[in-house]
Amino acid sequence: MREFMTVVRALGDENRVRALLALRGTELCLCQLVLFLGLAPSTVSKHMSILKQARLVDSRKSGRWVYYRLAGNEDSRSPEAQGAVHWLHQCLTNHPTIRKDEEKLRAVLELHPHDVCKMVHQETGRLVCGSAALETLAR
Amino acid sequence: MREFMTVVRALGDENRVRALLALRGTELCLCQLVLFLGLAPSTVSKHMSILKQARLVDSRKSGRWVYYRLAGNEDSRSPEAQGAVHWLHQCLTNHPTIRKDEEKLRAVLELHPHDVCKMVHQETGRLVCGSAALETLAR
DNA sequence: GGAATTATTCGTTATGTGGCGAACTATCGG
DNA sequence: CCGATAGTTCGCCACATAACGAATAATTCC
Repeated sequence: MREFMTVVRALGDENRVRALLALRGTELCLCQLVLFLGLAPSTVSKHMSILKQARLVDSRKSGRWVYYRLAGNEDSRSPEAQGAVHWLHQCLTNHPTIRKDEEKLRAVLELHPHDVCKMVHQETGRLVCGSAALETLAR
Repeated sequence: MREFMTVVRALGDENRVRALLALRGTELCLCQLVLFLGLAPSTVSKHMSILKQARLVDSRKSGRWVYYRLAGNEDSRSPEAQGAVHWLHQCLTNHPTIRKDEEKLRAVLELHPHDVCKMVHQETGRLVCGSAALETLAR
């Protein structure tokens, strides 16, 4: 029961749902998700940790990058999580917001994580997510 | 998308999930749900209005009583809601908490709504839910 | 080793949510 | 009509959550 509630609450945020659906097909590192969602890195990191705790995603560390992918493809599947993802798919694959996200995701994927992170940070170290760089990508 | 999020958030509370599962098979009036959940009437009313807004339940007014039932059996079905209820079923039908709820529900159903409401209120009008009456029922 | 880079953790703030009781509405019984 | 009864709405309080920036950890590159 607690596990189920954890999964439901993890799905209760729109940005987390968008991140989950973006992870169909590919794995993404945090900075790619930052660019994709247009949120601060700390915020996205928190979101992903919530999804991970709900066993909806897994993560893999490779050098400085942490890659996230949908869980349940192999070993770490929980019934709750699998049903959840299936439900997500059925409800939202054709939704306009998600369609637009697919385009945005394609643009993000054309870049190496290295370059993405450069886009995400300014020389001052301040974020520019959600600003011009992201809007350009969305087109 | 907004509709989907409404459904997910409606499922984000354990008491609402318990209420939804209690509505398999029967319809229940508010006072029965009050006794079942052990919460104040105003709280339960709010919960049911959230479930209703998510189109997970329907309500029917009969005299002084308002009966709630699972939505989607006939006309007011939304795909999101249907998938949600199906998912709930699969995850939780065998869960200990829900099993115990079934017993409690059986006890509640042996009473007419009229008598339930009498149990729910004291002569002063104050609630006794969650106290002796409810605990007795749970056994 | 030291600088740069990537991600996480921490502290703060604003907003949302669940709970209750009191007041209000609506319906039934006399 | 008037009292009683069933639900809902409102106002309040406690707590959870999402967002950010700053600080910290971990890793690579020079």
